[in-house]
Amino acid sequence: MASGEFQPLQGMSDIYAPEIYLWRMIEARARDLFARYGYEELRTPSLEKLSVFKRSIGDTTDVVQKEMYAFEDRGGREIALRPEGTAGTIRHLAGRGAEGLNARVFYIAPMFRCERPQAGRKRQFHQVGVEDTGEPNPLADAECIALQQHLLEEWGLTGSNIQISTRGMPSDRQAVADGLRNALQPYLGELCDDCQRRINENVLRVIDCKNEMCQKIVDRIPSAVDFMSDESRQYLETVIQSLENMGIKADVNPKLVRGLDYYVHTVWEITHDALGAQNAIAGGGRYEIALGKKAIPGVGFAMGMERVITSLEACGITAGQFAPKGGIWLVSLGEEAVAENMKLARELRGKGIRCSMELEAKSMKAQMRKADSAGAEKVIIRGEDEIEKQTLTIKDMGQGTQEEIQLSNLWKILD
RNA sequence: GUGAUUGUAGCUCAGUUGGUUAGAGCGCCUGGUUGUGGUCCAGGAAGUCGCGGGUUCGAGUCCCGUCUUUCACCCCA
Repeated sequence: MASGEFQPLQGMSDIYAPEIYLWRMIEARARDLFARYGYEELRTPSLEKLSVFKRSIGDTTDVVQKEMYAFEDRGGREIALRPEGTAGTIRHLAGRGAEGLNARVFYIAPMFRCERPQAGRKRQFHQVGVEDTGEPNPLADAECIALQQHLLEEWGLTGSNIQISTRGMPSDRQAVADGLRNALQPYLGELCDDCQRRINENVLRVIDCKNEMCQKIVDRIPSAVDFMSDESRQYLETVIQSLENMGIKADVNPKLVRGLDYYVHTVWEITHDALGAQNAIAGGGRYEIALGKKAIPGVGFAMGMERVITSLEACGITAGQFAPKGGIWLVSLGEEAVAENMKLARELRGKGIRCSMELEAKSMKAQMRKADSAGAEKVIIRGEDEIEKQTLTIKDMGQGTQEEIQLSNLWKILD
């Protein structure tokens, strides 16, 4: 392991071969699928004004209060590294006026949260996410979940689980909070210490408390959804119907809580057993974000790429499967052959062929070993004989056979 | 931020109650006679023992601090 000077910051890591091949597969397939769903790529800056996050994610959320890399720049401006992708995306779309109210964008980008690292949690992590704005129809929520499900399929990920619920409309919030508090009142003394505090600060957190006793109590009282308006419940029902219609399985879980302030109506989460305590590979939901006068409605999701990778590995999908293979290795015997092969390599590469060679005139054995470990399909050998006769010896590494051909015939043979 | 945990060659790890020049496997490099890979054989290179203090005649082994790893809490993807 790299140490001292060579070590990246805590919770951050260098991503390199062979693992990088898995990343590239994930990105390539995501881009391809998003194009099929009519999403355009958006790249926003990693740094934003602090207010962008405070206003959208919520001033009092843990993400903003405890986890952000927020600081003053040299001009005394309050800025922060983005902890998630939605805020910046909406900041961008809001600036595009009417156009931003009818957009489908996706991003693949690093995010930053200054937390203690653990399984599936880094300080710099990466998300692939989408936002579909301006569409108030609950069917958009269902389509968004469908897209996400489709993406997991494209990646070859199995064993994941969708859980869906609703956060209701802003006008429901008070009724839900009051309803839950009243329902919990008779059990007050039995709740854990944390929940004693949560019941006043953030009742919803009592719902997903991991304490066994708290869970027993929560199971006895009505769910948050039961306190919502008919309209909110109908909205969720429509989304669920649509998912069923498309053949997508989703478990309704009224205990699901999403902490960011901007969520309204549908919220969901995709979990995978391979992950440990941080078992969500993706989260999503409908939101309303007001940075200016007008609130922008939208629906979107974000998937944690590191967690996707962990899950993929648990499915037996490895980076090695996506390593570049094949191509040609040029073996040169003697200085002159090296020079000739450098010219040839340039031509081959110009024709789109992957090829490599040793620049030092090492022994043939050494060069063949290199060719083999690089997984070359063919080896072209040139020594004094070949150069004099204007020929090449071309060897098929799979078959082990080789033949001598005229240099001028090379292109015919390669086609 | 709280509580645990880890750190020895590129990688995975040994290293006995503190005692000479710190080891193995894999990988890497070079060979096994004229220009041929995967197997085999031989040889070789490679380590600030995370870092900084301290205890000791002597520290990879003990103590303190620090950084990092992993795990959980909190929260999230």
